[in-house]
Amino acid sequence: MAEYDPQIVEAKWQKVWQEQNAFHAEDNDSSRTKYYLLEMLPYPSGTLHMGHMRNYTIGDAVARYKRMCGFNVLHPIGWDAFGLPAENAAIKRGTPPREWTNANIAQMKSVCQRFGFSYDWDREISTCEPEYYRWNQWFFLRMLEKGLAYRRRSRVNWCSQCQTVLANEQVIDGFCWQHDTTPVEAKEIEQWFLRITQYAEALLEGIGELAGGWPERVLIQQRNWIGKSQGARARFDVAQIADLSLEVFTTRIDTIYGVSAVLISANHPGLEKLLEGVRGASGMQEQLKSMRAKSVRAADIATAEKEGFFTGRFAVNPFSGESAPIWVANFVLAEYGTGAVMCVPAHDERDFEFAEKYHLPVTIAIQPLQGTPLRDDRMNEAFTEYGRLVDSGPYTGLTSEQALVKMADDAKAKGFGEPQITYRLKDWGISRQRYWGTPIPVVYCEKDGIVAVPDDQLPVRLPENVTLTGQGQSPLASVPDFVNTTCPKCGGPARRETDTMDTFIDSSWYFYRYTDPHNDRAPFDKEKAAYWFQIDQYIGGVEHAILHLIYSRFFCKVMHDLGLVNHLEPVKRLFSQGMVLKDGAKMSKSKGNLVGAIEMADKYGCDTGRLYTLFAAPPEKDLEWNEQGIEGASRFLNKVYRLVSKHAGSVRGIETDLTSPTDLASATAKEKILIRRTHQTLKRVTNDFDVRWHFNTSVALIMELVNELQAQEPLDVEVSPLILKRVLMALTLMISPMTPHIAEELWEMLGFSGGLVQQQWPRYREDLTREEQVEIIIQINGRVRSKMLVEDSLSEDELRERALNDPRIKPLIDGKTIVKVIVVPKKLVNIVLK
RNA sequence: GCCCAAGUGGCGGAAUUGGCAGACGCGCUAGCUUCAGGAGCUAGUUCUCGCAAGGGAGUGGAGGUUCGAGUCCUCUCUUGGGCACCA
Repeated sequence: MAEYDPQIVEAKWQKVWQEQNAFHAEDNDSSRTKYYLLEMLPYPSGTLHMGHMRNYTIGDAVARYKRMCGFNVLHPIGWDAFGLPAENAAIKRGTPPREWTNANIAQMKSVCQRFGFSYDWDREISTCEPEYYRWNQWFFLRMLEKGLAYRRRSRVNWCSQCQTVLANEQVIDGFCWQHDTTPVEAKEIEQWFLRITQYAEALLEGIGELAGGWPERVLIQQRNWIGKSQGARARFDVAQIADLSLEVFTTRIDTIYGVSAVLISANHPGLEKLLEGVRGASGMQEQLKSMRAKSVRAADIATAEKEGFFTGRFAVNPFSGESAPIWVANFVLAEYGTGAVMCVPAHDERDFEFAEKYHLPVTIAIQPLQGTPLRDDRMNEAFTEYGRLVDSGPYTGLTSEQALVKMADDAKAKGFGEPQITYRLKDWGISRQRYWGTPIPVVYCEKDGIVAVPDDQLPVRLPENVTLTGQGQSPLASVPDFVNTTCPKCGGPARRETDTMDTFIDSSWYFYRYTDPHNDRAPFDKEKAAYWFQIDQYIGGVEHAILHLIYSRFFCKVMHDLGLVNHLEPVKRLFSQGMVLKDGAKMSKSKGNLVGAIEMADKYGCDTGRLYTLFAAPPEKDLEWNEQGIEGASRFLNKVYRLVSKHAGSVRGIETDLTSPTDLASATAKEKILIRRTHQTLKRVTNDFDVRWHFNTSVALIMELVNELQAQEPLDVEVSPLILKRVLMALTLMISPMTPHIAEELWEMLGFSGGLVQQQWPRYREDLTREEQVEIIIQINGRVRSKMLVEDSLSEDELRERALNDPRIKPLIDGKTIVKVIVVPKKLVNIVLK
């Protein structure tokens, strides 16, 4: 008997699949229901690590299962090929980004093929190819036309040593990654933005449509990210400056009688005017400079020690008429709300902390509805809940809920404010001062200003052979051939935009390109996209819960408004797969904790690797990687191989298929066990694939079936070859989505030719899953005291009677008072004693 | 700091709708078998008291709801992810 050699088996079947082009998806196949299954496109870092492996194994198992269920499955892959790492590699090693990237793609593609992932390689895309990125440019131009793309000044991380812009990742504890003694500064430059905020409400509404198909946690995170808040704007006039006022946004206008100060951002546009003529203003400029120069990362700002200074100016509280000092505070964001907030220490935690540090008064404006009233000399934390207003002029006595409405309305009536909805979502800054990305297709003409590159001149090609230093301005600015051009409008001299686009643009619409990957007249054909969309199932890491998935949804809505698609959400169902951790942290190149898939393939074979990945944990759960359990997967496949090859000789000649009827009545006892176990396993594995997506339990169930088969050896006694063949067929088909190579081999051993990719998923029969008897547990006061085997059909009364007369139960309840007896049919009887 | 998750044996995990906690696998222990391979087979393996039968405890921690809680509620601790220029 031949031993199972995964390397030989896997190479053999991969060749067959390749020759058959087995996984090509046909457009507009009207005979079958389409199923678009997609895993998030990888960044070609060069190593296909266990995080990818897990993602693709899950996807592939589902793709193969769906094909077996009769769907026309689109299962594509491509490469998110632009981005920072290629540029870093170029700086470090001098390898041109394209060369580095393409070598990585080739490497990772070969690993994907080696693992037998059933992709339609005819549809492979790479975002760094002009054929792809010209459509990024095309989309940008459409957005420019619609006023969705615009330019404004905005802050970036700046290293004064490198004289260059740093990505957040390149900022380590506030210092440049290359110069760990140079603190990163913030610098304001002109940048391109996409007006995603215009779609804030639509993005929020769409969440309703996604409920049910997307994980709840992702939707919650997106809703919070968009951060709609119903609040009010109120204008505080600045004392002594007639034409200057500060607008604050607050969600707690009910607390306004507790204002101790007005806090404004160091980047507030009115600051300059505010400080004019103030004594000591020059000293303040120093402080402002240092506050403005801090890192622009939100997490850094939020965790920084609260700092501020008094501007010397006062503002008038429009409700109370009292004056409040105006402070600059580092935790007030210029980008959110109005860039100014009212400081109410008694009812806001951050304000309380700020007031403690700078000894601002704490004035109570809200008292709790119940419990001990607050005293302003006894507060050691803010009271942030709703309550009843006190010392609030005409509003005293109202509840917070009442006051929120009335005060906002009054502000509007009196002309110093109004109710307002604000979103936390900010416009999407897409300019990158980098080389390896999509050139932004505009030119700057002295005469005509900003001029869009016309469609027929796309793509604006990224020049090759550019020397990257990691220093100074955008690398493209030092390529004269690129920069110097003519204005499409007037024909005069013009300069090209030298910034490139955020790579999130590439990944915001790539899944449409798969439906029509070679189209050179449009990003995709509308008909083709209409056939395949929406994506039936998207699978990817939970770390993409917000950014990628919000940008994609935004793009879809813009495309809808451009008339390119007729749906509003690109992804019907999302599966958020858990991360693969190593040493307690996400496996990623930047953390240097990668474990490659190829090593595992060499050592154990790909099917073993696939099986173990699925078996190790349910797919939504984070998985700390170690290879401790992989032997188990390897042993199991060997066991199955031995089992099938042992019996192949006696069953391979038998003609049968799984749809022919099975007669339980004439079966032997052994056959009954095997038939029932097989159908029970089929039922639960089908449920795992269709509903639960818990492949770890599928594997466990199939292992149990194999154990049962072994326990029933010898299988050529009291088991007809026909029954045995059917059991082995079902077993082979069940493992095939997870371990496709060995399954093909076993299928062939069972006497079939033509491969099993086209085979149908086996159906279970409910009547064949049922056992004749069920086990009922008997509890006393919730503790198991006995068990009994009874007929399935027993009534509640009969169950109660039998339980009370159970020989182990009787002595325990003798002489005690039975309070009640709870009977759960087919499960348990619980006797409650006093 | 803010938002979102997750915590069950020595380890990965199971318990699908509130109903036997620890399926399946790894590891370990003992035995068998084989001629030495990272093989196969059998039995055992949460902790604890006990020779045993059997009892008690137990799902990060503290409370609560319930006949019954890993599962529901409140608080809390720890770990992981995201925080807009890593992708």
